[in-house]
Amino acid sequence: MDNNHCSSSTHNIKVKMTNEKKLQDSWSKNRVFQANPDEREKFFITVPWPYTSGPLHVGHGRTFAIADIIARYKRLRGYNVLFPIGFHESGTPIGAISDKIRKGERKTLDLYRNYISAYEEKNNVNKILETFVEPDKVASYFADKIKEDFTRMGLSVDWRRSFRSTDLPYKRMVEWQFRLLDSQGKIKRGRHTVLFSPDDGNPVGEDDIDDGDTNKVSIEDFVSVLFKGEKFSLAASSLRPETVFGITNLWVNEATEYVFVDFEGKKIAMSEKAAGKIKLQHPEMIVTGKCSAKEILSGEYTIPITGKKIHAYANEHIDPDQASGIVFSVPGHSVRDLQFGKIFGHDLVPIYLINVDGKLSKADDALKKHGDVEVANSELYKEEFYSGYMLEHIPLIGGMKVSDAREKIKNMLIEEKNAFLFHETSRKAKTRNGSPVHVAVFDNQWFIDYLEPEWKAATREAVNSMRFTPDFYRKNMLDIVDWISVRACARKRGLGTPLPMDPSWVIESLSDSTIYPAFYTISHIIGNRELSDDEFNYIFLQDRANGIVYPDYVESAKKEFSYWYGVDERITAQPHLSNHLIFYLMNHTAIFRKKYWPKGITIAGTVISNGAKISKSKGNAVSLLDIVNTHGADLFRLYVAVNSDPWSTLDWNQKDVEIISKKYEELKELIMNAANNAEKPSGIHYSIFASRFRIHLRNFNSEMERYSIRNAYIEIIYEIINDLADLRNMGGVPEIAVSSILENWIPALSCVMPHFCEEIWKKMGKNGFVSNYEMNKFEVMQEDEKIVSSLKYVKNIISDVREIRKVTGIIPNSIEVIICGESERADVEKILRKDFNVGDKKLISMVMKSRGKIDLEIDEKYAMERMAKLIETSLGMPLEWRVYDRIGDRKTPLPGKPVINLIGGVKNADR
RNA sequence: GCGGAGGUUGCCGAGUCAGGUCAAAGGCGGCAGACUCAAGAUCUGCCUCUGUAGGGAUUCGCCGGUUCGAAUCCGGCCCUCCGCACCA
Repeated sequence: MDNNHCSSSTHNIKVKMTNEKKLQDSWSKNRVFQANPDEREKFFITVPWPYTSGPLHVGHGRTFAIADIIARYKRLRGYNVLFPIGFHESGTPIGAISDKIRKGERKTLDLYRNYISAYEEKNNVNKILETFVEPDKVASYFADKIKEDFTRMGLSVDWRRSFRSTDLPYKRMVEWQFRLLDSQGKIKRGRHTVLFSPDDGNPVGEDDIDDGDTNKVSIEDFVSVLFKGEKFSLAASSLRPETVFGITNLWVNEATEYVFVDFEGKKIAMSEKAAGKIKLQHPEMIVTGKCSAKEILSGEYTIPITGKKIHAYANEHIDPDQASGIVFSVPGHSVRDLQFGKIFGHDLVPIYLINVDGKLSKADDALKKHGDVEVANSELYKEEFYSGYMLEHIPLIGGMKVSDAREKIKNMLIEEKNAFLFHETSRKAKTRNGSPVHVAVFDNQWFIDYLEPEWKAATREAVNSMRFTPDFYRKNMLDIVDWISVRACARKRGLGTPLPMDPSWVIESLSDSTIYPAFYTISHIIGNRELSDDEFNYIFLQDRANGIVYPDYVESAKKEFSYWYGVDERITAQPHLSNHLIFYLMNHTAIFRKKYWPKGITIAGTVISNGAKISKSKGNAVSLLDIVNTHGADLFRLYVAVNSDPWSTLDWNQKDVEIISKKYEELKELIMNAANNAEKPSGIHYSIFASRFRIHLRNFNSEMERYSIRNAYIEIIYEIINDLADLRNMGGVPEIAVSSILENWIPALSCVMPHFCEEIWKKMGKNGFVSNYEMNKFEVMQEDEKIVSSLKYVKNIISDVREIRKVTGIIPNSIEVIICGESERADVEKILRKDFNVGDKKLISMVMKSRGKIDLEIDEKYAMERMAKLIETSLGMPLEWRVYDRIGDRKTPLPGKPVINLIGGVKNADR
């Protein structure tokens, strides 16, 4: 499996790979992570449940590893920690996968055969694949496998509480939730546009669209304006209806098939393709006959509102497959139209309508400025939209902001039946099986109306009172609260819970997963029972219906809920901010009492692979299973912990894997040897090491409280390894030093490398599991700070000696250190207080000059008495030190800045 | 455009909230030395420039300001990345 750390060293004793599976079994057998209410303070941590359409990748692994490291840390600090995981099966993608497998689609079959092969014996693969024609089988297969993967990662999860979003007891809760929201007046119906596949007869999502994940498709609202001719009208489309006052002509593509369509009893012309699409938005618009481009080109047309008469010109660049396939031309404000005029030899006189920053905005100028037609066009569009004003003389909209003018003209034209909306995709899109994607309009779409001001106010209150890591996301979230409007909450297909108000709809998959963490608190108690609304009201809202005696399981569910709820920390990825997390927060504030509102959110950064963004289409997704198989869970977790803080980008790459893997092997070997060591440490270097360790441990704790996992583990791993290097230079033996700190070190390390630490814990003869060990309250001793600052002082002397040696080229026989005496010290203090009444006047200028270097805190005598030997060992030469004598010494030491003399020796000829 | 984050010494990446102890952690990489027949691994030192005594000069996107003192505070500018929806 793995040969990359086996080959790394030849003489090093190879530490055998920890049998992680064995330890996981033992945790599970002993119910180490099953959490039940008790007298301790609780800590409830969650991660959004994984979607069960396939195996997990490194990104999931990271988020869950972060959550687990925090969960384990909190246990260490004495909290009763609940970390549950369920599975999300709602939504359309799983069904789509089954469809494709049923249809025998090659790509999907290969992909899923591949996925299954990672878990199964060769001859079982096809058998399992065949069952995937049932969506439920896909979901349950991957739910099981994901659970296995998580277990293999060493996650400290209470699996008793796991459930799936398609389980009946949970669906009952979703129904309860929606009836409750409905009774609060938050559920509405209305008009809604969706991306739609006419071939499949279904709305399509990002996952259904070819390249949908990398090249997003959005919906643009064209306005198709009717230009009245003698026999019929033309529907000419634009995103900029406010420019009707600047129209000079119409563009028509001669090579295109045009048709007549009936609109409100009027005969209107549009491209044949357009007629096909508009049916999805206006089913009443029926094709009534063919129409030739020639016919269109021969007519004269009237611009609505202005009444001006214009002509249509031929232009083969007009795309018949965009909106109505006829375009109105505004050469004053469209660089494209301006160019077309030149190309086709029409002398179009631009009419200017818009000021930007008090200056007339002209397509001509934009073209000169940007050079490229397309760039100039889109720059002009943005500029005019965001900072443009209509010129004062224009009727109806004179002086208005362009964005407001656009709304006004659009609404007016539509009201007067002189235009209709033509929704179009932002780019040409196909589904993954090649059917076209168009825009359809649903008239009776169900919504959750998030606009209600009191609801938003409550959510703002929640956001302000909770913890965000990193904190800047709080502001981000407040903006999202302002921005959220209505959310389509049901769809016509996919797995999930039927909408209780109208079971022909299925509740949309993000909307069914907003308050589900509450269900973790009771799922193991209620089992397969389907609770009534009444019982949910009692458990979650403490709302007792008159005279009802609830069964025991309801009573104990209520107790569990009130002990555990409020989610203390939710770890999730950044893209969830404006969808899942806002619904999560809003639904909690709508349903629960304040004390049960969420208390913390940590936003995990993106995971990239070898410096590149991970995407399905690039095929650079790394499977979590592969990683754990190859490197083991502990190494993966260490990588996650040490390579970046939770909220920054994590790059998963081979080079860093190797570096960390090497460090990890060294660390394991060191600890193994230390665990076997029987020798007691004695000597100053060991007490220095112990003092430094206590300080590292204190810093570790304070970093972990902030979830700065990276800093915490640099402090508790790398810093200690560096300390050991110092220790060795001072003549100490690392194993002996380490053996004295294992009792506290192993628990701290166990959050990231639980398997190895659990094994060592046992080897150390400890009872119980390090995984639920409660770390002693320990304190950094006063002495520790003193020792560490002394060490810093001594190290400064060492580097000063080196520097003098380097600069002078002298290689001395010995070193003399003269430290500041009590009376000079008192004088220095006086001088620093601006009291210049001191005996030695030359001290004044010295002190003022090197103010920054003076350290009044350090006890130099203490340091030299204990650590002078260390200087000798490090420099490899004898040292003498004494206190300054005013009569005999030429140079004067300052506090924290001793005089160093190199004694004897020769000048290095090389210099 | 709106909103958010960021630009640090060869590279990655801390430090910026709480200004001095910051020529600036750590890692990678490079150079030199120790060990070794050799290579690798490991260890030690060095890696802005400069200096025959621990010093000096110039650096933290650019320009200006506040301050005895700015990578850190304030103002302006340039550049990069992310989100802007009904998709899990």
